[in-house]
Amino acid sequence: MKIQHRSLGEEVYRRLLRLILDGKIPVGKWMREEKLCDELGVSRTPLREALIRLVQEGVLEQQPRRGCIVRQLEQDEIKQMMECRRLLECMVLKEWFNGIDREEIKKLDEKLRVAEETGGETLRINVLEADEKLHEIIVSTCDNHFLVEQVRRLQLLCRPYRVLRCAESEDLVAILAERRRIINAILNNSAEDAVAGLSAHFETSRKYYIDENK
Amino acid sequence: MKIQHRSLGEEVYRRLLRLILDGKIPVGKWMREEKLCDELGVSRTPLREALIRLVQEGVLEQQPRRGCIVRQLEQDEIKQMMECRRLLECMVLKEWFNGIDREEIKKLDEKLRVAEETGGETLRINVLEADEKLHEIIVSTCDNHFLVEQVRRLQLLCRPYRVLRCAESEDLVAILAERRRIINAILNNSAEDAVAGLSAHFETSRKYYIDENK
DNA sequence: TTATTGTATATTGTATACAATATTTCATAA
DNA sequence: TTATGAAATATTGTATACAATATACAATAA
Repeated sequence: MKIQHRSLGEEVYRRLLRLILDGKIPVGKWMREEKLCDELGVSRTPLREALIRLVQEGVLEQQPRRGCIVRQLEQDEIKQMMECRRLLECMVLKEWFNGIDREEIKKLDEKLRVAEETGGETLRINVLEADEKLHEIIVSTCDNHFLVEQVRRLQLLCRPYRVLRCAESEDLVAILAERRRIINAILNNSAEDAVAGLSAHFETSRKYYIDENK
Repeated sequence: MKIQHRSLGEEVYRRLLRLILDGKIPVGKWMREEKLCDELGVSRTPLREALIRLVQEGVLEQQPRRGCIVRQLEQDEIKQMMECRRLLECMVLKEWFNGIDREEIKKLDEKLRVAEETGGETLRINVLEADEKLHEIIVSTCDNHFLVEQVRRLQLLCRPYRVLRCAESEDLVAILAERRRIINAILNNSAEDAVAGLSAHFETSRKYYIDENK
């Protein structure tokens, strides 16, 4: 077994995290050690190291003597998680409002404008991407390492539950309007309006986070 | 080796965490695996499980092929951590202000009053305890699991750096006045003043968190 | 002396064997 | 048929052996 600069445990941790966040390993699935060892080509020691890390992150849930499963958040927990994100991200936006990268916001604005004209499936994909991008711009403004880490961690934990179910184009239009409100408020240097917009965005985006059980 | 309900790994994790938070294992110390195994009477596997958990928590720092050391935060990092706590705890106090347990606050107030009359070393100890208690009352008001978890985690990370260096009694008097401002504001239902008081408290308490290197 | 390099030792990283427990299977009885 | 329970199997938890690397130390040369 070749030894690398990054340990196998770390490597496996990253790979498993990616697989879970992308939904390749679905929520509620048992993480059978031997099976994963075969698939990843490592022994149980580094695999278990990765599992422990993921448990500590809150991505997996450990049941004594039964193993780890991909954490299945209850509807109520998802709600709390989104509420926590709303509070934290709004706070970041408010406190670091002056430092926000206006150029990036302008780029995002332009991209959305183009997507809007194109419409169709492209639009839907762009709306999803723009959403991630907007949250990323906001959090990256914050220079407090600890706060950034906490916000990012919550963003990760949300990922497996995120589904954009806007079959109707009215939804897309409404979502776009919401984004534009935030973007415009930022470009107009209106912190209060931007925060209010972001807060409202979290309120409405709740319905796009579903419980797999339902 | 007797098997318990809680796994050895978990048990070792808790014991090490306690030792570190209480300063029994000082900041900057190398966590030599074999030595710790001997002291705790376990093999390397559960010990390493505990170390990995502590690394993921940010309590330890891992250096590839060299092992884990108790994380030694820079002065700047401590500052950031305290700033993060200030933002989060002030937010909690503001958002959950109505839910705060006034009875507990009154008890705390009474205890401080008694300690103040006693003075001396008792006073110093009580001031320290009261500080912990106040922060605990505030965070326990919050019913958002994720937010509580994050605030508590930061409080833990702070612990090893906390030193109350008030040789002069004027310091104690000033600190007491600060506490009383918060307590009174809460009892008078003045959210704004309570938040302002808590914020100020974080500002002044900065100097009681020292960098071991200095 | 001081710097450098090779060797011995210490220490972490990984694989594997064994122990303890959970789950499944299947035979038997009501 | 269905329920029960014991044996077989699967799976996690722990200990240990070995591999890979880092550190310490001694020998040698400048």
